[in-house]
Amino acid sequence: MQDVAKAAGVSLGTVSNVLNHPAKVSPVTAQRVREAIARLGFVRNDAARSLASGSNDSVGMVLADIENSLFIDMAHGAQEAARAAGLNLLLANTTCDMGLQDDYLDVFDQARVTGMLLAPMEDSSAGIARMRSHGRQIVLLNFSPKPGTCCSVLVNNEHVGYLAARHLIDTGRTRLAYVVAHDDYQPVRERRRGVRAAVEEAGARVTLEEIDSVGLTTAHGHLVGRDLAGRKPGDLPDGLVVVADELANGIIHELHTVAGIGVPDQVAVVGCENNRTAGSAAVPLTAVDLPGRAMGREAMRLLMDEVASGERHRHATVVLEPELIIRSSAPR
Amino acid sequence: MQDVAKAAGVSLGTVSNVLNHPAKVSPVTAQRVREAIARLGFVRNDAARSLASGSNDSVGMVLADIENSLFIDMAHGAQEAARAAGLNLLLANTTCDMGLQDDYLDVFDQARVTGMLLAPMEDSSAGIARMRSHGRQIVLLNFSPKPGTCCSVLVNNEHVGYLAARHLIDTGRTRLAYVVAHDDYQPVRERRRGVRAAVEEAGARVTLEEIDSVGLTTAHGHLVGRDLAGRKPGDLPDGLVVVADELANGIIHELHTVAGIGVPDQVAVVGCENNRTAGSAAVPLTAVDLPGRAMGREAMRLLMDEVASGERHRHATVVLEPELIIRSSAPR
DNA sequence: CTGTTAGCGCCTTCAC
DNA sequence: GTGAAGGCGCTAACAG
Repeated sequence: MQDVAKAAGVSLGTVSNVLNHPAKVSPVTAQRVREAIARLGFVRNDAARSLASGSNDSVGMVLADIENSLFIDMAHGAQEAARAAGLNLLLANTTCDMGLQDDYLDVFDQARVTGMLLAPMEDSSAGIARMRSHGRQIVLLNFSPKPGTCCSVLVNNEHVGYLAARHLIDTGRTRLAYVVAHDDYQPVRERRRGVRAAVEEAGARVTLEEIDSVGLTTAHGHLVGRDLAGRKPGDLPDGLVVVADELANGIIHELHTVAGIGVPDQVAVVGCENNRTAGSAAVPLTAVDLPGRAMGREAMRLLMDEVASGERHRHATVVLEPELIIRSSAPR
Repeated sequence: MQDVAKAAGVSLGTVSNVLNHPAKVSPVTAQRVREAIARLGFVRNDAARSLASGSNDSVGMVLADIENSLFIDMAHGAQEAARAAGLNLLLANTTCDMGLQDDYLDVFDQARVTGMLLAPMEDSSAGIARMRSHGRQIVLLNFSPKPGTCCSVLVNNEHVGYLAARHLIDTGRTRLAYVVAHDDYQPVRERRRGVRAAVEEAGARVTLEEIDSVGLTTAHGHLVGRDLAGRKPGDLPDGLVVVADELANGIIHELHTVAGIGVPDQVAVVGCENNRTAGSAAVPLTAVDLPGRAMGREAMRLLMDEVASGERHRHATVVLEPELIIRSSAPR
């Protein structure tokens, strides 16, 4: 920076000013400085900058599974909001590894980022507490925090289950099943409540069973589908609420394509995520859409609010509503 | 850090040593210091650290399209390799926006990262030159650099086209079409060469036409499919090499599901990416797989090699081979 | 509006 | 092993 100052024939402070407070510098001087910067290929050292200023214009986002389009949508939304606020969004992917997640939280903590966004798969109270004890702001996405520990943005997962089941009931299905696994995963339990609520609301004419799919992948879906296909016709559910889209696609494949059990004719299927793949499956999947993008935006907004209000900030939880997307696997 | 030193009853330098050169400190002292760190919740300021030491243990990866599973795979591969080397991989997504891409290059440049990985969609020579002129190491992924400007990891895209066309020819197809758009996109042109090579190799019995799909989305595929479905039977190609998987899925949907033109019976279709969605489509897509993970790993290796060898480094290009994955849309 | 100066928090010689 | 001192590159007062 000294070199730039010399080259432009000004003092070091002036160079700093054209970089950080352009209004304080006369246009011609500023221009001269900018030219010198360009000519010398000067790049301001951000480490020194944030050390001296104590501020930092990036926010870190830690994502449990970049493979999942919900998380990608959240990243998009957060990025939009960050850019609008003049901040850079840095991403880190943990592939559902809590050790890696902790490492990345620490990386961003050490980097003294302006704030952090965390979209985990499991309970991350420990990491959140650690960040907060260091005074670092963090907002949680898609996971309920311990009450009062941080801001969060959630989707109304109970309503996800409700919408899915309700759609099946409204279209005449009476023998429902909730296909599910990973009860340790928060949304899974919440969606169950919604499914049950819809079934109870419908009265005795509608029954509900629960099918354990063990896992959430397409392969697990194949297993469930095969199992279902082996049942006596009378024992077959006529409507499936499937907790994850991939799982649903697997089931449909086995049922419809392999075993010839018509979807949606004999069995209607509703997914609970509306992943990117939902629409292009063998039988396009009716699914409840999770508003990832809006979640990312809201999280960023909450974070900036927290950063701005300092001491007198109160944690908030924003709950966004899901929306049913009707496709062929469970038509209108 | 001063506080930690006081709490542990040692000097500041000792604390620094337990953090950076544990071997230089007696085990008991080190332990005492570590306890103090934990007790006080001390977090080392990375800005100060990299300012003082001049080093930095993160590498930045700039991705053009996090939506595309190839890029996600590259990120995975790079992350594995980075972790193995004790480095943190920071991700940035540009959504194919060159302005954003330049911004992120600058962000990482200013952060003085150890190195950068760039997977762009368009020619990025300017940005690369800028980074290199600042002495920052950068390796390019999935895009040929101007010769001698940086290291790069590519896939043999000509062979991608060749494998696709060759598979169709080997399974008896004789009227091929290459469905394509975005000729400005490097891989698109290279794949064409491979397709042509395979067709020429087969002699006069195999013909090739080219179909312009205008864009690469599912919607564009629908248009192409409709067009094709409207042709007289004799004019219909019996084998399609489609430059992008989404596009292929769109075509198949329109052909097979809507117009009742059997895939693969009447028309076989091969995709050129093997995206995450390829296997779960209406008709599971035969596609040429791009080895994203290995590309990410290789890129990281190249980067570290460059960082290690300093002055006497020579740029290298690693070309990875694609592999045909056979599914129903063009069976064996 | 410009130039000067005192740190930001840590790392790294260097004597002890 | 340990502790004291100088400096990394920049920002934010402050005095001209």
